[in-house]
Amino acid sequence: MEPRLPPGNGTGTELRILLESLRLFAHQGYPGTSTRQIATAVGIKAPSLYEHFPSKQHILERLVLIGHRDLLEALERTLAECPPDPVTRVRALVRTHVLSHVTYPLLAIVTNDELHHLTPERSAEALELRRRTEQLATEPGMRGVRDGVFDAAELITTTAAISSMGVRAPYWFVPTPTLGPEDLADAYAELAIRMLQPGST
Amino acid sequence: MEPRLPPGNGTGTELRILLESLRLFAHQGYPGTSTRQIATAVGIKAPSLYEHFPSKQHILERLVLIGHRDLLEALERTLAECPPDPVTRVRALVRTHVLSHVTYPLLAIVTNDELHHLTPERSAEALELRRRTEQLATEPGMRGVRDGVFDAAELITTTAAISSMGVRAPYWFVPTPTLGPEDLADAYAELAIRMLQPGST
DNA sequence: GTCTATAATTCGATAGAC
DNA sequence: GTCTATCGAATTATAGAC
Repeated sequence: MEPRLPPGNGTGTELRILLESLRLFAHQGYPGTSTRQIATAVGIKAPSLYEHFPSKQHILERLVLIGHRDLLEALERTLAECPPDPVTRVRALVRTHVLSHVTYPLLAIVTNDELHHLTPERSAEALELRRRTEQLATEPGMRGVRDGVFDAAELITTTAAISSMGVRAPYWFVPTPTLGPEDLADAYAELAIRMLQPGST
Repeated sequence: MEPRLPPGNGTGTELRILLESLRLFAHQGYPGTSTRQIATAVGIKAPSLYEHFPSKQHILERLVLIGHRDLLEALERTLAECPPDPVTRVRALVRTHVLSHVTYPLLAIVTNDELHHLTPERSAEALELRRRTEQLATEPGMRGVRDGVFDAAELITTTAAISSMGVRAPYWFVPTPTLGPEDLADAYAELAIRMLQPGST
């Protein structure tokens, strides 16, 4: 799979370092990837990396920040343009969550799986972004329950389940002519609503 | 978190090596864990490990096999004791899937996340177990659609979503007095049925 | 079955030339 | 900004004593 990053995150050699690191970290993990591997993939020698990043950890830090920022900003834009009724908001939220994860699948994987390899000092900012993202993402569900639109007696488990769908998507989803990213996002949004609403059984 | 393994998977020092490796692999990943760390956690020196396992990879191989076998056998037992109607079978399947994942959370994490660090030769058996597990787990859903009990026009995405709930559970679930493993399993089984059945909307 | 000692390699990172 | 050369430490694994 060719690595991708949201626009506006570097140019030239710096960007290529980020892209190849993204690909290698996603497939081999952060500790399993050497600076020599990254350099070879970029087409330079290992010491040249340190002209663009102070250390291997700083590369991971950048990727993790890009991933967390991209998701948070996408969710913020979604909610800002969305009418207030909880069903519409949850649908839009799930759609954006899924689309963000499958549009940049390697970034989502690295952001989620490799964050804990950062020192506390360098993961603090990402963790704060994650906290705000979770707060944003859970609010429409809570409002829906308060308004009586959603019947979820155990909103926490249902919220976790809905989130899990999107988080796992990058690990298996491969777009096909009959099931593209938008189709998956629509399908998962529909499933989320079914989960939150009382069944007919 | 204290590491746990299903009964009957070793004794004495060999078992302690497996348990400490499980804990370390889950938290730091396979490449991020050194044989010295494992040995220190067990209370021996690194070379003594090789009296019990031929290499570090063989430790991971054992853990991954234990994880895949435990899930497959649990699902087989569940289906064997289950009446034929699809709703009951899917409920039971999801319950067992979730319970297996939250009963041995570190094992589930290592089994899923670190499998790819094995050479193809040593991961072949685990991959075969996984293939059979997926076949087993998807059959009741397919049968339900064929019988007209489930409305899932896109069974593949729904099956992936249901599986994602259980796979992600070990990463966040902490049992509490009001939400134990059985409660989570029941809740997720109910969500699975809601996903598979047509909503009232 | 555990130890000390060590081999052989690889790691992240730096020095200094160009 | 890239290179060659290299440092110091850490890696997996082995040899051989007890």
